[in-house]
Amino acid sequence: MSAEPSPRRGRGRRPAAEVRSEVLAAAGHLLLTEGIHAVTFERIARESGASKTTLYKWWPSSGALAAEAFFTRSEPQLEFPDTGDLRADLIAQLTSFVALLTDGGAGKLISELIGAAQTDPDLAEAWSRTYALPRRELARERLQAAQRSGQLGADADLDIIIDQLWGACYHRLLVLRTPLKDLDVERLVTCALRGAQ
Amino acid sequence: MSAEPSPRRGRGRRPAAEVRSEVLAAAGHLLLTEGIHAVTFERIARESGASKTTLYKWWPSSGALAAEAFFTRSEPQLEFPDTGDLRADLIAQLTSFVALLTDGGAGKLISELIGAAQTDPDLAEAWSRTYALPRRELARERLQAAQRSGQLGADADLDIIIDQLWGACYHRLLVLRTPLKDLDVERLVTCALRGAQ
Amino acid sequence: MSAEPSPRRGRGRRPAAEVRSEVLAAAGHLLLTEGIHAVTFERIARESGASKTTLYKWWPSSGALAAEAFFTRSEPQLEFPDTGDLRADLIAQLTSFVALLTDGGAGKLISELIGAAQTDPDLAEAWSRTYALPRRELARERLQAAQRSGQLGADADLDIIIDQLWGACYHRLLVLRTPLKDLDVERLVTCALRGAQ
Amino acid sequence: MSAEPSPRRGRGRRPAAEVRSEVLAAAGHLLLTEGIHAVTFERIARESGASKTTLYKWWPSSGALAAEAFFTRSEPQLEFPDTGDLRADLIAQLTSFVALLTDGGAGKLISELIGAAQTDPDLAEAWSRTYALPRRELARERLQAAQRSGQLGADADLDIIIDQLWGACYHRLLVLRTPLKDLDVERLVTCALRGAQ
DNA sequence: ATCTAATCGAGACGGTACGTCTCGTCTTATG
DNA sequence: CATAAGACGAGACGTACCGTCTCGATTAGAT
Repeated sequence: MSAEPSPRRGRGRRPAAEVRSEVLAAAGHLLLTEGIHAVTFERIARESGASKTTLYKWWPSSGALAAEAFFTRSEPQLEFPDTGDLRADLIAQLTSFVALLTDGGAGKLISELIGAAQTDPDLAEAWSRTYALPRRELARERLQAAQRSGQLGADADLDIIIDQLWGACYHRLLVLRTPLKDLDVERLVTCALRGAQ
Repeated sequence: MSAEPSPRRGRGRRPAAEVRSEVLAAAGHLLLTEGIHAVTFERIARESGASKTTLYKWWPSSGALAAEAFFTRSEPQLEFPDTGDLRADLIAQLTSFVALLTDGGAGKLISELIGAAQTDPDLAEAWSRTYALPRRELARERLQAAQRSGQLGADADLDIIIDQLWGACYHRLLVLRTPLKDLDVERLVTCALRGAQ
Repeated sequence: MSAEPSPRRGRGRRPAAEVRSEVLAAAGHLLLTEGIHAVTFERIARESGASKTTLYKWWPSSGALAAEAFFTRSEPQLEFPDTGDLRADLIAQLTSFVALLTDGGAGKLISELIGAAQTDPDLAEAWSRTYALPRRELARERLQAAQRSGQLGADADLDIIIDQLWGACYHRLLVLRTPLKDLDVERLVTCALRGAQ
Repeated sequence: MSAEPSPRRGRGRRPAAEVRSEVLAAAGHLLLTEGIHAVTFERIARESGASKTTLYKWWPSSGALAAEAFFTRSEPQLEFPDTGDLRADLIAQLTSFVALLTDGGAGKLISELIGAAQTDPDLAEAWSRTYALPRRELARERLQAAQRSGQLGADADLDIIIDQLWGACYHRLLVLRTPLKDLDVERLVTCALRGAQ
């Protein structure tokens, strides 16, 4: 009995789950080591042992595959803890987000993924559904809780707060391409909350 | 006096200016009608009459060519008028920016360009140098004038204001991909200025 | 049962045999009408409907492709009949060879192919294997039969006879580039046989 | 007064002779070190310091330039000494010819030149005029002298003798591409002279 | 000795082929 | 029948050379 899970048994059929995991592993490895331009159906097929036919059957575009590989690798933290102190919670969230983009080295990955999403509808859909929109929803729920507790005015525009906070980060990451570490997160949160009335 | 500027005299050399303008015209047309993925050296050469050699000599990447074609077509408005009323000026600027991204149809173009810039350093450089950084500088100057006139506190963080205002727009355009027309520009400006103290 | 062998069904795969025959037909046509310099992978792909990828997969160089197209077109006569009269057989062979080079119009083709073979190892190999060496072997066998029947001395150097006879033709064709029709084949054979002892 | 003949004085005009010799030197060097495919107008211009304009003005094709460079480098021995012994003289000539083609390393050069001549009329003309036809004429004169001295029959076909002797060598060099060192020159000459009556 | 006309270098230009890569579709053979 | 293997048409990549051309710098020959 072989310890090797996939002895590469030629042509025939293999369990779907096994194929999927090997495909995602190969795609993730390519994404991390060479960037999104290396994530092509061609190379993933070559390096995962799967056939192109299979890849085209399961993923609508190589970008969508890259996105799924990214989420499989680094399950993004989607919790938004509520310590009761809104300002502290926002600062904690944004600080860890900025840290992810800078220190974690995920900055390049995320900007490449968002960049590719601008011309790949399937990647865009996967990104919005799996990451961007859920994250905004969590933030919105935290802000709504703050409204209920009176830390935030009842008529504050929650979407504007979210756009201001995260948009400021993305602005530097994607548009200006200036270093994110210069961003003063505490002051940013202070301004946003003060402005929200 | 010859009315015909370019009688296409076969092989030899043509004036550089003439070639450049035809190349940029072809690239701009491709960019507008088919999107950035149609802007390849191959097609630009075919449709402009220029040779690939020439294109490679003058532009470092097809993305950089697309950027230059974009700026040549729609000379982006880089003025930032000062009427004395900061809030009105910011609203005017952001409103016309949002209108450009939505009604003008430039939204898709700009998001594709920024998207491609994430993996094309030459395009990124052209975009930052020609558009993003000058625009931020103009905004910063307007805010500094407001500080001098007392409409804005002397210790306000100008970069944060800019990141909040424009970042909010880009956040919806690039990351959330939600409709920009839902963005309440007046309220956004109000929040940002109030928050800046 | 479909009567139409090739309805050009777009992108996917086509039977290899069909592709091969169309490629060789296109290459042969180019070779005959425009010479060996027109036989490029680029043009063959364009005019046969095959893709360059396919051509590079099957043929090591455009010269090798040209050689195969040549042999497919004009299956060269490689028989060497034995009527019992060596002198008559050699004269018949050389006469038809010279006729092929002059009247047949194949002279230019063959000289171009041999010419290109001097810098294209793959073409050289194809030419030697398919044509030159088999032809020499047939001639050698005919001469050996003549040795057994006593028409040729047992210690005659067969390779020298062959080099003298065919070499004389190629000398005029390739090196001197003088008209081949001035060559007196009967006298050439007479001299060679008399000289061979 | 400078001892250096060509201090590369920028753009303007240079003495024709100086340019010519540098061009031929560069072409010869390319021909010897990289083969005839490296002899392009482009590279010769780059490496000789001459401009393409100048090259196109003086040489009809790159092949013709290669031929002239070849003849300039290795002034081919065109003498055909007459010691009074025809057989010895022919053996001497052919032996040195075969040695040139094999040991001298000129075999590859000469076969490449003759090969290129099959599709380059200018190279063919230069080759015939400068080398092939004069050489044949010298051989013919030597054979005529042999006829006068009675060593060769008066009605021998001199062209056939020449075609047989040199053609045998070229046959192996160009057509069969088999090693020339296996050729028994003495026996070849014996056969040719005996056959010539 | 001065001017003028020819000639050179440098290299841009449109064209074409190279050999490689990825794409998305398709066929075949294996299990 | 789902899979692996991979052939196929399409077309972009970046490079090399072709032959034609403009341009400015230089020199040689005529004044």
